[in-house]
Amino acid sequence: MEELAENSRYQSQKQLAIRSAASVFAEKGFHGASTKDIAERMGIKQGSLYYYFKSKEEALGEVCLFGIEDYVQRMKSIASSDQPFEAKLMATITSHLTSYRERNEALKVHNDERLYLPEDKRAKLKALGSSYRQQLERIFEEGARTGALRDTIDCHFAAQAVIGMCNGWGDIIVREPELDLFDLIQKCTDLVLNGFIERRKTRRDGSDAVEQQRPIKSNKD
Amino acid sequence: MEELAENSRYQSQKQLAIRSAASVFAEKGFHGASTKDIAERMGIKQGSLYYYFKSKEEALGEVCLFGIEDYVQRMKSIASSDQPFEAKLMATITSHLTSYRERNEALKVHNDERLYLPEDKRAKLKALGSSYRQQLERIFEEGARTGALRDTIDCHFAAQAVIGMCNGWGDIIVREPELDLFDLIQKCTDLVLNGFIERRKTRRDGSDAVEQQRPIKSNKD
DNA sequence: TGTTCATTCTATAGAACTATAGAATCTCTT
DNA sequence: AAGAGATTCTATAGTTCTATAGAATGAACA
Repeated sequence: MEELAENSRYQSQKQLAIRSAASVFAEKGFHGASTKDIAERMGIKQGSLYYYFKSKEEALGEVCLFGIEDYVQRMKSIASSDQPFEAKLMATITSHLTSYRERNEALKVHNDERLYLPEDKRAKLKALGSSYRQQLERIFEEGARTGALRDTIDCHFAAQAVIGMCNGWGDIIVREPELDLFDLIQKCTDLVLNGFIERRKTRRDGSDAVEQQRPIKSNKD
Repeated sequence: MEELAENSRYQSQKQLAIRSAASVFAEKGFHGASTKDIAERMGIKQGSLYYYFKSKEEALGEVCLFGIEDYVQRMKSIASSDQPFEAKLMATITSHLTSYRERNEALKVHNDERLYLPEDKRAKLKALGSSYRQQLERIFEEGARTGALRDTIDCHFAAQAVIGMCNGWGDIIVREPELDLFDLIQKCTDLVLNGFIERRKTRRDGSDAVEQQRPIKSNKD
């Protein structure tokens, strides 16, 4: 028997199965997708899919985990880095938005479909999501402590707002592959830091690297 | 025969059917919900539901329309009012967030499930959604023109960001009925206007009505 | 009270879908 | 080349669901 290599046939087919499931779930939703759809997308027959998943529900669980796990991992390394607040914020937004491109729709599936998992299968996802939010909250708390942010800020609100805004863009990113992520990241960061209001002086350090705004081109809704 | 009164039995039962469908679709998703679920929630048998809807898909269409139509209507009256920019922005956010409370989950269904409608049935929703976004864009354009906002602002980005953020909160509002909407509206408006960053002087007119921030209490995810 | 139309019910055809069992095929290793 | 184990296939039991047809009940009114 082959050693437990990461690239045994089983491992690579399993990975393909997860990505195929992510793609189909993202397109049709958990209940709208059939195991036949998933199997077809990965090039095998419906019954064979059960060699990789005990059930359709388990497939959803693995897709959600795949979608969120390294996204949380990246947050951990951002939060524990010693960058200043503004850099951490931009890194967070960058990480969040680029995940929608890289993770093959699995993060979107996590956001939209995870509630269809039974409570016990959702526990781990819940823990990961909470951990993400809490670390982002702590980044804001630190920002307020060091004077980068107003000290009246509600850090729970701030974290939820940033996550919500990024998820909103995530839907659009998945639907519009041509969208300029770099530009979007700049604008989101700028919004969270400065808002849209006119002001005399921009930043205490005088930098205005995040200040330009130009239209995003887009046709679809 | 009864005149076409708005409160004929048919009309009120139809309204109940739409609300029941909204509730079930919000909870289980379009494909996860069965016509039996919907009928049971409104207190009739599965087959009887077809007296009110030609198909399950048509039910989804009507729920989505119900969810979005007066929300767009309210935007129209906000946009055409002669309030200053900041008041319009807050009115928009207020209208958006309170819709999640009032419309009995139908707006959430519109957001999450409308893509499962066929192209032709989605056309009207698309037009309404675009109209909403465009009017919000024009509010931002006006704000930039009158000097309330930086004139470098990307109004398409701004509109999408506000809509996305409100939708993100919408998910939470639907799940957490005890959440303090008034507080949330203030904080969202403040974020969009001012961002989170520390600054010396807050607003040109010196007012700081939208400045306080206190924690939102919340237990669920 | 009997008639008419509106509303709801029962029953079911027909389709789709999940999950399992066991056979077939493929890929190593020896 | 044969054997062993891994992977995929075929076939299907059993369930659930949508939509329709026709019967039954309810409400308004002549």
